[in-house]
Formats: sequence, C-alpha cells, structure tokens
Amino acid sequence: MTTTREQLLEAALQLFAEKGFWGVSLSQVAECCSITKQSLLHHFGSKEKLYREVLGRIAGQLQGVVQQATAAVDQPEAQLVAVLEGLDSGEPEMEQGLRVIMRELLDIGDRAATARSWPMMGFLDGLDSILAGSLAWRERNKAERLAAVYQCLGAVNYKVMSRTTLQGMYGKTAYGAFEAAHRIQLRNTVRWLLDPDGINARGR
Amino acid sequence: MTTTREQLLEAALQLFAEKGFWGVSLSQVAECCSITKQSLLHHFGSKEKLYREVLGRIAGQLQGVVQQATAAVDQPEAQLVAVLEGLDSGEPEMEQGLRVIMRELLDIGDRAATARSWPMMGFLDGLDSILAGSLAWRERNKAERLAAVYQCLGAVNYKVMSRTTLQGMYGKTAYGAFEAAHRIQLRNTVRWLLDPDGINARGR
DNA sequence: CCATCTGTCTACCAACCGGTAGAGAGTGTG
DNA sequence: CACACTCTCTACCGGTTGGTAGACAGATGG
Repeated sequence: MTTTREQLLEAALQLFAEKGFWGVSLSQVAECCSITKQSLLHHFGSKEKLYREVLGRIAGQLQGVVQQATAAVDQPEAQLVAVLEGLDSGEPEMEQGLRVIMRELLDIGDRAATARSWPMMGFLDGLDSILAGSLAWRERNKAERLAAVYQCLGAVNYKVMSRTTLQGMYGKTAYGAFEAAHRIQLRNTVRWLLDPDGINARGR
Repeated sequence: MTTTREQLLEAALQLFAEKGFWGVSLSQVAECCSITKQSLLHHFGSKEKLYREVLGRIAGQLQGVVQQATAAVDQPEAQLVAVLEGLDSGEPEMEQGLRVIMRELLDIGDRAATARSWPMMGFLDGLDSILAGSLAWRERNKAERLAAVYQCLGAVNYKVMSRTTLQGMYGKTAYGAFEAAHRIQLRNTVRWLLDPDGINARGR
C-alpha cells in the first residue's frame, strides 16, 4: 500500500515532466490522486517544496544508476555504457526524471536562486571518475573528461527527449529502427572515446 | 527602424526561451516593448499564434544554418562541422532558438495537436542529405544516418542548454576550458563518424 | 473633407492561480 | 474518557491569466 504522499510525488513527477513547473497547477496534481489542492498543500507546504522533493528523488535515481553500473561491471567502457543504457532504459519514471532535469537546465536563471543544490553535480562527478579509470583519459584534465562525458550524456538525453516527437514524425516502426541504430552507434562512440587509437582493440 | 511587431517577436523569443510557453504571460512580452497586453493581442490575435510565429522564425534560422554551411564548403565532414558550430555560435538569438526548440520537444504531446507543422523536419532532412554525401554513409539506410546525426545534434544541443548551469556550477573560467575541450572533442567525433576506419585520414 | 485603416489605449470579463483559515472526521494514546 | 495528532474538507483571499468590447488618435487616400 503506497501512501498518499508517494502517490502525489509520482503524479507530480509525471506532470512536471510533461508540462514543466509553470505548466502544472497544484489542483491538477491533487486531482490525479483524487484529493483536493488544499490537502496536497497540507503534505508539502508549497508548490516549490513539492517540486524540490521531486527533484531530490530524481537525483537519487540518477546516483543509483551510476552506483549500479559501477558495481555490476569493472571496465570503464562497460560502466559508461551501462550508465547510458540505464538512462535510456525506457522506463517511464526514468524518462520523466530526465525530462524534469532538462527543464531544470532550461529554467536555470529564473528559479536557480531558489531551487539550488543542483542535483546533477554528484552524478557528473560519478561519470568523471568512471572516465578517470580508463587508460585513455587518466592523464587528461577534468575539463576534457567532462567534455567527453557530456557528449555521451547529451546524445542519450537528446534522444530520450525527442522520443515522442520523432515517433510522431516518422511513425512507430521507423522510430524503432532509429532507436536501434542510435543505441549501436552510441556504443561504438563510447568504445572509440575510451580507446581512440584501438590500442586495446581485440576481435572486432 | 524596426517595427513594433519585430520588437515583439524578439522579446517573445527571449522570454519563451527563458521560461517556456506557460511561464510567460502576454503582459510580460508587451511590457518589454512598452505597450499594453491588449495592443500585443491586436498584432497577433492570441498567445498561441504569437508562439507559432516565433517557432516559424526559428525554423527559418535553422534552415539558414544548413544552407550557409552547405554553400560554404564541399566536404560532408566540413559541412557537418559547420552546421554544428553554427548552432553553437554563441549568438544569443541562436541559443534562444535552440532553447525554445528543446522546450517544444519536451512539451510535445500537450501542445502537439495544436502547434503542428514541426519546424525541425526540414532541418533534419538537410543534415541527412549532408551525411548521405559522405563515403561512409552513402550506402547505409536513413535510420542509421539519422542516428549518427542525432548524436552530434544531441551533444551540441545539450551543451548549449547547459551553459548557464555549468557556468554557475564550475565558474566561468573552468567553463571556458570545458567548452574548448567540448568543441575539439566534437570535431574529432565528427571526423571519426564520417571516416570511422581512417581510410581518408591524412596527416593527423 | 470625409472615410477608412492601423495602432494604441482603458475598462472589463470569467477562470484560474497559489496559499490561508478553520472546521470536522478518524485514529491512536495517556 | 479526553487529549492530541493526522488528514481531508469547504470557504475564501488577493492577484494574475488570456481574451473581448469599444473608444480615441493619427495617418492615408479618394
């Protein structure tokens, strides 16, 4: 039995992902759980606090992906791939989280002053230390590693964000082909990134 | 002398980029040009129509980047790089346009039914035909080409979207180093993408 | 000179926003 | 039993939203 609070957080995540902070009203969130806006306010105090709690959940989720990936496999290449595929797992909750984070990126400057403690920082650090474990990147500086990480992250994020649109534009089957190709391509890119000269290449 | 209409469109682009469709009120847009909300409505009829006009402008801007790139250089590799650097030129108007497009991607499903005629389609087709002009991709299918294009596009877009946040997180100078590294890395990736086996490699 | 058109204005609308106050119901707990 | 606590409710607040109606000013053109 999930508590009302958890149901509210889930509904809020979904709505914030779909329409953003300003596109969602408290009554809409409450309506999803068949309670009134005022009861919702009783639980969270204000819209801003509700939003921040949702953001915190997402941060934990992202950290979990990194931890799971680093625990499961040893090689940096496999770890990075595992993280990227974790983000692109297709689970609605993950996609919704990424959408909210993307909106947060876009809104920065407006709500930045109030909704601080940026949830992505730890996540990025985790990725950085994965990359720092690879031969090719160990000796390079953090800016370069962050650039490489950010490229993969951007590719997978942008793809996830575009899903609905591309499905509408090209149809579901054509999108399926695109998604498969994207997955393969991204994996190749990661391979190349972590071993650009093919030093460790074997049996490809 | 720019007309009031153009001033309004410019202000609307900036505001929509910063806060999204729902985060902006008509009075805010009007205030930027020192007229009243009702005068703005006289020009555009409704908020939705104003937004669509902004979207149309951005679409034209994106098409312009592709045309300029294909006209300036011949090799697909250089063309693709030119497009990506055009998107990442740092000009405020371009960044704002990309932000609005990203928000549009996120909002799809909600406003998709009304704000159709997706502006990105022609842009993607342009990129696809650039890639189709390269040796490595000529024979492959469209889904694969789209996947490759989308990866570059995602990388550059995500970076542009993150600018403000990363600057706030790491400071301006550290961000400068990151940006430079990202640019170089992306260029290398494009080179590798268009010539994965180094067949055409010379003098690197 | 008069008609038309364009742009801006004030005044107003119903609907909704986030948030507050306080009552009532249900549930332990002393 | 009585007290306290948690949860949900109705009723209401001032403020803002997108949008309408209509008046007024200035330019244009026959």
